[in-house]
Amino acid sequence: MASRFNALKADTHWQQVWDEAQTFAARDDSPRPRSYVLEMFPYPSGKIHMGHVRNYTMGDVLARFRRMTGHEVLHPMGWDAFGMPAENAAMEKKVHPGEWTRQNIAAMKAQLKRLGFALDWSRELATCDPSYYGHEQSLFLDFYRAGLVYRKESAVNWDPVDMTVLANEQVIDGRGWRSGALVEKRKLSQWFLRITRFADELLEGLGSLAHWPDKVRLMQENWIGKSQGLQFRFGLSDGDSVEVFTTRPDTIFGASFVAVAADHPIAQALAARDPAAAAFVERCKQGGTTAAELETQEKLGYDTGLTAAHPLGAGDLPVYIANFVLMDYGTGAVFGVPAHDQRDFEFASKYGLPIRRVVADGERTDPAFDGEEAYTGPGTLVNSRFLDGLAVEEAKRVVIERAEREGWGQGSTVYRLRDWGVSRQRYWGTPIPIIHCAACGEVPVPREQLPVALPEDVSFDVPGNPLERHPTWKHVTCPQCGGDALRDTDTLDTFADSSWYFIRFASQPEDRPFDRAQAERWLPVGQYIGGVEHAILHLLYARFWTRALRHVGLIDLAEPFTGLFTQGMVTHETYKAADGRWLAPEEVGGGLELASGLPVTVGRVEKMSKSKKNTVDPAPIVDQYGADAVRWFMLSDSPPERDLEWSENGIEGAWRFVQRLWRLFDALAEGPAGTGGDAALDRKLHQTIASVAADVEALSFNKAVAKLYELVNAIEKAAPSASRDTAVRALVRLVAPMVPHIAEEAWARVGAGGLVADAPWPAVDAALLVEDEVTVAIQVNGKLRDTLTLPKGLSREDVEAAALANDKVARALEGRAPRKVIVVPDRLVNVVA
RNA sequence: GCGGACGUGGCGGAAUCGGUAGACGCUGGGGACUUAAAAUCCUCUGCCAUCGGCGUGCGGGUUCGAGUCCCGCCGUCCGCACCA
Repeated sequence: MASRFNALKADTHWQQVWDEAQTFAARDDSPRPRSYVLEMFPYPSGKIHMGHVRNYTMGDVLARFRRMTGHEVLHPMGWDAFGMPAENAAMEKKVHPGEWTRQNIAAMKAQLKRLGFALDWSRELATCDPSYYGHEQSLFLDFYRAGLVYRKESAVNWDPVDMTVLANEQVIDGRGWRSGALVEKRKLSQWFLRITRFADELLEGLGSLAHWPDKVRLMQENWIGKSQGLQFRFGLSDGDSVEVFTTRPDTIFGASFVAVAADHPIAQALAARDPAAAAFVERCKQGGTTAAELETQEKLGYDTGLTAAHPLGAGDLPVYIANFVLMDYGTGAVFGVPAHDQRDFEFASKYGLPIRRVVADGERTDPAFDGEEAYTGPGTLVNSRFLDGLAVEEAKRVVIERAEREGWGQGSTVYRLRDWGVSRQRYWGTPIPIIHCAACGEVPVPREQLPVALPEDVSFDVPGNPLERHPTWKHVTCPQCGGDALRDTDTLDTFADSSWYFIRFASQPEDRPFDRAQAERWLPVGQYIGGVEHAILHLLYARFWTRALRHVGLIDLAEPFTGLFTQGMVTHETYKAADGRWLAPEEVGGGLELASGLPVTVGRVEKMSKSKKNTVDPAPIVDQYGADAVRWFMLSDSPPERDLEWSENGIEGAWRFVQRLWRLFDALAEGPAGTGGDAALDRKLHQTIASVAADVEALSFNKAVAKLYELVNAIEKAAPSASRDTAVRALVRLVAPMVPHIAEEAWARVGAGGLVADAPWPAVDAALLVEDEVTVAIQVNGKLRDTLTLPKGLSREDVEAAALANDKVARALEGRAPRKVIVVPDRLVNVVA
C-alpha cells in the first residue's frame, strides 16, 4: 500500500536523532582529511529570512556531501550579535539589548534546526558574550602593543541619525550604510587599526585567492587603489613649501598651476586671515556628494596670491585652493597639467591659465593646445627639454630618477585605502579596553582585568552613548599610577567582531582567543559562502585581521578564506494597491487585493524587503511543505550566484518531487521488484553519480538537481529489474545532501544500517561512464540533416562512408559532389559541397 | 566618466574544449483514471509553415561549422567615482 511521505513527522524525528547522536560535531582528532565549510553568520534580527535559508542550504549540501566523501567537516554556526538594531529595540520597546538579542538567537536557532542543517552546535558562539568579546579585547591590545592601533584626532564621518562614526567603507554615496542619513564631517578622537600597513600584502594576497570570484577580487583591488608616482615639494613665495603627488611626473613641464584642498593647512591658514578665502573654503565643503552632483559640479578655485617655484626652473606657478582636490588622497595638493588631465583642463579653461602640450598627440607637437578636452593617451614627450622624444613611461622613470638624485622629490606609492576607524559611540558593542589617565595617558587594561564587560544597568531614554552617561562605569583607577582615570566609553565597530569568529570556531579555550594548533589545523576556511554585499567591508577586514594576527605572532596564516562563493538574493514580485500602497503577497489573490477586491499592479521582481512588503516568511512554508521541499526549491533552477525568484509554483514543484522520491523509496521498501540487469539504467546511474558529485563540488546545485531529475525520470520509466532496485537504493544517498530527512527515512525503511548522513557517497564504476554507442550528427554545409547511432570509436573512413550513404545527405547535396568531408570522431560529420 | 558581469522559448535556466541549441523544471494544451474533484499517469509545448525554412539582443567578420572567438553597436544589472 503506497504511503505518503509525512514530512513534518520525519523532519522532527531525524533532527532529534542527529542532535542526540551529535552526528555533525567535528572531531578535532579525526584522521580524516579536514574540510571547513562556513556560511557568514547571521545578525540575530528576530527571525530567519529566505536569504538565510538559501545561504545555509547551499553550505549544508556541501558540508553533507563532504562528509559522505570521507572528510571530517567543520560546519559551525554563531551569531553576529552586537549592533544597532538591538539598541533601537531598546529605545522603542524598553527592552534591554542583551535580552532582545538572546531571545532572537533562541528563536532563530530553533528555525535553523527546523531546516535540518548539519551544524556543529557545540561550537555555537555569540559575539555579545563576554567570553567572546573579552578575547577580542585581548587581541586589540596585542595589536596596540604591536603598533597596529593608534588614536588620532581626525575628521570623521558622523551619522546624525545613528549618532555614531562610520568607517569610509560604510559611507555609500555620502550616506550612512545603515541609516541612509547624509553623513557629516566631525572632528573626533578616534581609534584606528593600521590596515594601510598591510595594503600591499592585501593587494598581493588577492593573487593567491584562485577560488574567489574575479568580481570580488577586483572590487578589493580597486578599493585598495594602489598608484605609483612622484612626490615632491614646491617652494612657495612666502618661504613655505607645498608637497604634491602625481602619477604623471612625465608631464612636469606642462604644469601651469598648483592647487590645494580646502582642508589643506595652506588653505586653512589663509582662511584664518582672509574672509574671502574662508568663504570659499566653506563653499567647497557644502558641495553635494551624489554622483550626479559631482559630475556636473563646476571646477572652482580661489587664487591664494602665492606662487610656487617649479623645481626644474620652468617658471613660477599660481597657487589655488580648489574644490576638486581631496585632502584624503595623496598629499592633498596637486600640480595642474591642463593639456593632459581633464579636471586640470576644465579648471585652466575657466581661469585662463596656460594649456601647454607636452605629450605629442599623433602629428601635433607644438605647445599650443586647442583640443576640446585633455589628451590622456600614450605618446612621445615634446616641449619638455631633456624629456623630449621619450615615451610617457620612460619619461616618468627619468623624472623620478632625477628628482631623487637632486633631492627635491622621491618615487612614491599612494593607496586609496585608509586606516580603519573603529571607535563607535554606542553601547551594544565590544568596549575598547583602554583607560585614559591624566598622568599616564593611554593605558591598556591589564590582561587579568579582561574582559571589560558592558554594564547591564543602562538607559536608552535619550540619544547618544549610554556608556558615556553611566554614573560609575567609566570611573576607574589607573592601572599604572593608581590615580583617578576614565575608561574609553567607545565600543568597537561590529565588523571587528566578525573579523575573527571563524578562528574561534576551530577551538574555544577559556583563557585565550584560540588554540593555535587547532586553528592552524582547521583553517583556512575551504569554502566560505555569503552575500556579495560583504565583498569589501567584512572580507577585507577579516583578511586584515588575520594578517595582523600573524604579524603579532599568534597564527601562521595569511588568508582566512581560500574559497569564496557569493550567492544571489531571493527575490519576489512586488504588488501595489490601487491607492499606491505596497501589498504583501498574502494580501493578493488572482490579481486583486483580497481585502478590497480592487485590482493590483504587479511591479518589478525585487530583493525581498520589508519596505516593499514582498517578503515571504519561511517558517509557515517549512511547516506546510517540510524542510526537504524548501531546501530542494532553494537549490533548483537558478544558478546559485544569481537571484532566485520565490514562487508558489516552484515550492509546489519541489514538494511534488519529494513525493515522487517517496513513491520510489516506498516501493523498494516493500521488497525487491525485479531481477536481471538493465545496462542502460546502470550506465545512467553511474553517470549521474559522477556528474552530481562534480556539480556539488562546483556549487552548481541547479545542475545537480537537473541530473537527479533525469535519473528519477529514467528509473520511473525502466522496467523492474535488479538494476532498478540498485538505482533506487543509490538514489537515497545521491539526494541525501539536499533532502536529508526523506533520505534518512528511506535509508531506515530499506534496512540499510546506521544513518545516511554517515553513509559514503556511492562509488562510480568508471567502465559504466563510457558509452558503447554514440549519436553522430550528420551535416551538409553545416546544417543538420540527420543523426546516426554508431558504435563508439568507429574509424573516420567508416563514419564518412556511413554519412555519404545516407539518403538525406544525398537529397541535400542535390547531385553536387562533396568537395570536402569533415569528420569529428564520435561527434559529427560535415559534408561540404 | 572608469571598471566589471550579463543578454538563449511564455518563464527559471542547460549546452564544461568552436561540433546535434533549448537538457531539467515551471506554466500551458490534449488525453487516461474518477460519479466528480484532488492526487497520479500518458502526451504535446521555440517560431513560421505544405515540402521546408527561421531561430541564442542588433550589425559585421573569422571558420567546413559560432550561443561559444574577433570588431562595432544597443540594452540591463553591479561596483567605484573630481584618486592627481
